[in-house]
Amino acid sequence: MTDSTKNTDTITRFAPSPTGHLHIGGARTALLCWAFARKAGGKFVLRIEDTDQTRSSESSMLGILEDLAWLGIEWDEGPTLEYDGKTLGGDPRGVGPFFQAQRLDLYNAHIRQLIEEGKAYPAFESPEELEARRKEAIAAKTGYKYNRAGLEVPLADRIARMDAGEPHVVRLKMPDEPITVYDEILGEVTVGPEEFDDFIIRKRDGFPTYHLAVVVDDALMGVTHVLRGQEHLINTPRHIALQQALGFDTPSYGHMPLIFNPDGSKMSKRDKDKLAKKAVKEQKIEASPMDSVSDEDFAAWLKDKTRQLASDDLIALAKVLGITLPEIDVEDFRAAGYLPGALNNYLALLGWNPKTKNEDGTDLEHFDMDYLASHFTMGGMSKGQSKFDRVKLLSFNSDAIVALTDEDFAKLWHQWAAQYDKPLAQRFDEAAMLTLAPAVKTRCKTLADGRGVVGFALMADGAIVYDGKAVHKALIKGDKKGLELLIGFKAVVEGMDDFSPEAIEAAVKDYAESQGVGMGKVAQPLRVAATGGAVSPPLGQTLAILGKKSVLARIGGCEESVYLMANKE
RNA sequence: GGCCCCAUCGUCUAGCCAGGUCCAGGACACCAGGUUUUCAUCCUGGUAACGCGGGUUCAAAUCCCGCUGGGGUCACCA
Repeated sequence: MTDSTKNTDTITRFAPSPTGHLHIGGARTALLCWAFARKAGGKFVLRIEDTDQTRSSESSMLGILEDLAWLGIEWDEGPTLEYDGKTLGGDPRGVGPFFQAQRLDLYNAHIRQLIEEGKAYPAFESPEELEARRKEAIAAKTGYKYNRAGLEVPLADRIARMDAGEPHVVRLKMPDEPITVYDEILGEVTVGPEEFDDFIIRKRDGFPTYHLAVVVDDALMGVTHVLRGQEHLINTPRHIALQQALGFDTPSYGHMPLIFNPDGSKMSKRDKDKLAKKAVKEQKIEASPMDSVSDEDFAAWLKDKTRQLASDDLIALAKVLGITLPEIDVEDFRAAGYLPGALNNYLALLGWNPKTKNEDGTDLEHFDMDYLASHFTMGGMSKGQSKFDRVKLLSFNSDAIVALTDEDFAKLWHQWAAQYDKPLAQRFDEAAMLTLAPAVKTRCKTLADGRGVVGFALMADGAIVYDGKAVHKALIKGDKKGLELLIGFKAVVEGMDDFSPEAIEAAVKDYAESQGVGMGKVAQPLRVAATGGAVSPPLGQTLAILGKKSVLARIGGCEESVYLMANKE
């Protein structure tokens, strides 16, 4: 066998099952596993748990790799991925492959060993038979437990029947004594033997179950520390029993608290589906509004709570409904314009605390990946479950955006738009976004919000809709009418050669002084004329981004609009 | 339901392990002011929590027990 278990370097792993997108909870697990390994100067391994043949897919796997890379959670060993000029993953120690479906021989060798040592045994009951017994037990209100009937068949017969190809599963003979988990986060947890039955380690289809695969792989890959969600706590005694049966060392465990929605419900991919169904019912939509989904399928989906729409269809539907789906997967947050740094920061802080003060006495909450990698400890983890607060995350993202240099902001914003908002990327190139940066940065909490800030510039000059209230207040009301000042300023614009934000600001200031009015008396009419409303970035930037021609056109359009309104009255 | 984990402002949390310096600190949100040509940013101030009941102790947010509440888990899923 291998001696990789003797490796004393710290090794952590993240082992997702490729059955969907990377969930935000999974991302936190990965992040903290990564941080723990970095802090210890060890290695972080990525392994793909694809033993469920019916649910695993390669596209899911690729998506997960991509999401991890985007977050900056770089794995040292595992499937390889080229990202941003770097190669992630690889197998320098020769402990791969990192796909469990490719490791069947390894699992089978260990299972065979257990059977021959009498520590595990084939069992031949059919799933239906067991299901029936389980139902009986539930009806009789007694707890169900496998009755070890498989053990009644003599060992030699069992092996002979198994080798002859008779359908069977393999079960581990659980020890008859309590098992204690020494958890780095929760402390000691002891569970009695009555809580466990002889669980299955190899399925009828010949694939190992999660329990067997995880124990064998962790041991063979030299994993020293297992950080995972608390839902696995009760599995740990099973894993310890398996390690003991196989003669493996038991790694250190740390079971992290789970993340929930603000209403206390479990954060799940279904949340998106649920919201969509609710909206469809509220809006009384009966026929499928999507080409890709037939009316029949749509009706069936609507009726069946357990049925879920494909991700792309859901996105299309949300657009039709005019609703925003809750972000659940890493990909959702990326599309919504979150920065990986802010997401990591928030995620790390949800359950972990650096317990450090800033110089001004406030708690340290904002930190980057380098900080995490050099300060993370399991002792800083809280034990209790926490709720995912999107508002606070939004605030973190907003802070991260403001902290960006204008150059970085323009770059990231343009990259984001190229992928998620093509019209925006076409209207503004990176250089234009750089001009916009100072104005947009403080006005958007996500990159996607940026569109709202510059929305006025995306409309055709003739398509501006003038807000009646704003027009009245800025242009019609008052002694010195805004409209007159606006028309007067038009001439100033016509004479301008330099149409930079600074030049515009200066021109507005001079003009206001010459007219003996405050800045606001000139600025607001201009703002309304240029954007249709009373709210926009600083005037210089607003006008500069439109350009002189467009500004003149809009002032003209505004005049007309005001006359029309006046005639109506 | 059995077993297991958990419990400080609305939310995330510091303080708890080594009881007094805590009529409980920070952040987000919220409210009120201020700066600003609009909005936003920014600045100042404010509201707001130790789940309940018993112990132990001179002294409990901190230690012990019970209750209540939340969560996990009881698959040939992971």
